[in-house]
Amino acid sequence: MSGPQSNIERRRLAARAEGGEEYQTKLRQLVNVAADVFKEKGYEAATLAEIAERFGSVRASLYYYVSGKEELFQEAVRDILARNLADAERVQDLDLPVREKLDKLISQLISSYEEHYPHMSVYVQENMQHVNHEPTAWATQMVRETRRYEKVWIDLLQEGMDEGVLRNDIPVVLAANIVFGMCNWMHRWFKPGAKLSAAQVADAVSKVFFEGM
Amino acid sequence: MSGPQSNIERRRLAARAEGGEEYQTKLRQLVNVAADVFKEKGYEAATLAEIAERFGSVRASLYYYVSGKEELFQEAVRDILARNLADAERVQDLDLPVREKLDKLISQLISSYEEHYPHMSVYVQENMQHVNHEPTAWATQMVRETRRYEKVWIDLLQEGMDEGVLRNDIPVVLAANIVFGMCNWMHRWFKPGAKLSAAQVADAVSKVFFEGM
DNA sequence: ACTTGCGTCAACACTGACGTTGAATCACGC
DNA sequence: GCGTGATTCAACGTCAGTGTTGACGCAAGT
Repeated sequence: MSGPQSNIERRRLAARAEGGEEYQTKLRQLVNVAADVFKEKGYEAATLAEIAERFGSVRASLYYYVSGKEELFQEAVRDILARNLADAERVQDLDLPVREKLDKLISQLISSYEEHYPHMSVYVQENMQHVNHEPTAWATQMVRETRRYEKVWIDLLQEGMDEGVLRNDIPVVLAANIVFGMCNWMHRWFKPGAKLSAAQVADAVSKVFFEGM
Repeated sequence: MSGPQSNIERRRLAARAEGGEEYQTKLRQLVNVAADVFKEKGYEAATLAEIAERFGSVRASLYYYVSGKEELFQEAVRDILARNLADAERVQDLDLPVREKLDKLISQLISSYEEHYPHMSVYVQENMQHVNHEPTAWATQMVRETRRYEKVWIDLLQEGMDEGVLRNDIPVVLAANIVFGMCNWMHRWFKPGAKLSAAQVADAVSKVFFEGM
């Protein structure tokens, strides 16, 4: 029903619809800058002014690319979840021993900290904070997909315990939280290109987890 | 130099100096409520209005107890770090095998999620976010103590590796981040009184870590 | 009954951040 | 040179949240 309200909004939508080469590029750059700031300051504390400054521009110009702060955030984490979920479910359906499937899950999760830096960290850092209690369609989908993602892990862990591949004296949910912790704590310290590669981390986590479990 | 600026500030300082029984109690209750809200919404998104409401009062009344939001936060996490650090350094100086010292560190850290709930979660969740780049005395002390705390772990881990008690094919810093992850991820899921006790968690983490390392 | 001081409250002022506007600037085909 | 659309800008209006104010109810002591 309600078309574009503001002038800048109309022009943004036009530019976006047309899909100009350079426009797309700048948009992606902007989102990357925003992700940096979100990671450093956290979503709430991050200001559009600072994002604009690092982008080499001024706050008002951002609205030529995005509708506001929230959209900037959603763009930053948009694909992360969908991708990780798809990857995880693909692994689940493979015809492999449970142990190897879990191993793949671990290295996939850890790689995404390197491949999608810093977006992945932002997702992990902020996810539940301002998504959890907002009833927007986007928020509920985030929550639902996160649940599904976790379910893949839990199902595989349970399977491993049943088969005797993993120790079963630890509640499966607790085991899951322990692995998640090992992996997701990366958002606090991991920086791509700094001594440790994702592959090294994945290798170490894999060792500790499987020999420990 | 500068005495109390505002009226309410003078009265707050008076009340605090006098140290009335009931005053202290209400202050603690207030800080607890604030910690709850900080944990749920995050520091930035939390509002004094909501804190006051849950406290059963109104925003302005809070200033009779604290100088503002920041102090409320500092009160909430004030003792956590100092205590954990002291505990850790005490363990370090014990005359025990490395393995048992590390085991104690783990269970101490995990217990504090139960004992100081939700303050501990708030500390872990927020710590670096708005402390890291602020040059206040309190912030720098937080950072310094956190460093010292981590150093205790790393030194012990290194010692364990040197002695051959722990595997040494994983960089010590990485090993530390893996344990921290297992423990500190609790801030995302742990609730005291809900099925899993801290003791159970500590037991599981301890098993996984030591058998994995 | 009268003071005293604690805890509370409704209301105001200030600040920072957001979203928007209308015009200025720039690139570029004609 | 000139129009045309893309991109940027300084400036404005608005709003939520914070800190402050001055006064009010009220229980306790005298």
